[in-house]
Amino acid sequence: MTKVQAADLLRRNGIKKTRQREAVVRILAEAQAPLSVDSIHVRLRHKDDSVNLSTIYRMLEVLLEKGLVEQMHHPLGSKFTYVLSAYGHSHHLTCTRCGVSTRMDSCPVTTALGQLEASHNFHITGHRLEVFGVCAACKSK
Amino acid sequence: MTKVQAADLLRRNGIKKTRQREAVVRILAEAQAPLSVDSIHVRLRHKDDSVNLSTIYRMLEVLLEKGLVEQMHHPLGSKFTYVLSAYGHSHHLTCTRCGVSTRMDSCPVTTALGQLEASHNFHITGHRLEVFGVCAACKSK
DNA sequence: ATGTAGATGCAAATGCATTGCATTTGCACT
DNA sequence: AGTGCAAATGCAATGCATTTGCATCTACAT
Ligand SMILES: [Mn+2]
Ligand SMILES: [Mn+2]
Ligand SMILES: [Zn+2]
Ligand SMILES: [Zn+2]
Repeated sequence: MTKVQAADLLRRNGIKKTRQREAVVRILAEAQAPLSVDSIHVRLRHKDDSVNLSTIYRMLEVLLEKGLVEQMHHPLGSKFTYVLSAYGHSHHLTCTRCGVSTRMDSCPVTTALGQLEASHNFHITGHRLEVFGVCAACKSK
Repeated sequence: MTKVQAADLLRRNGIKKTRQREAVVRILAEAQAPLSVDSIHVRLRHKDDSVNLSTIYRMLEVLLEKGLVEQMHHPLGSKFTYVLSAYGHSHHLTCTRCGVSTRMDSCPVTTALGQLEASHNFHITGHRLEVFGVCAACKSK
């Protein structure tokens, strides 16, 4: 995602444009998996485009309210992680050996949940699914 | 679960039996939903069978290693919660209004994941699913 | 009954996330 | 372009959940 595209995303959603916010959005856009606040922080430093940790937290709070990111727990550790929801609702396969997450292309529960809804007299508004296992790379060791 | 049943569970799994451990196991057994460490602590105090917080944390670590409890994140807040896995693999519907969780009787993803496994060259060993929505009680308000 | 490995309680430490406050900055309006 | 002000930022302090070090106690094998 270019600087311009990032700036557009912000403006379209009525979020004031700053160097820090552009930078964070671009990191999220480049990522292929959910990122922790800390790893966003590290990636920014590495790019010499450093942003204070609090600022990142506050920025993600804003993106969350606007529905622009999805927040989830890291399946192993105990941090929150974030993905641009522009990428759409998604789930991940997480390797319990190496910790790497890869995105699944589809959601394996949507249909099943439809049925569930009726039987439980519960209005379903969302769900989270995480799948664990051993990735191809770790299997071959 | 009686004191004796709790003691049995511990002995069968080679876990040294103490007043504290019996008490924690019994609380988990009585619970109909995942409990946070803190809520276990509170319930124990209320029963005049108080156990130190660290002890509860350490005990759950042991139960986790032995596979006797499942650990998950509280779907809303940011604490871990625990359920006896004697109750079997399970998922919960969580109300985003009142926070109450109710157990689903079956797992809506097992079959779907079987197919997934082949297509991703990923050996699946487990999964977590949380479903959100509005419960019957909150709907009628 | 005794010895010992392991369990407990308490306090301090850690890790992640949030908040208060002084300063800076974006941006709407001249 | 210049000005004003609300909102954003950095930094330090704080909050809350969880973990750890250590002295003491206890279960249980012998
Ligand atoms: Mn889904
Ligand atoms: Mn399941
Ligand atoms: Zn792996
Ligand atoms: Zn409810």
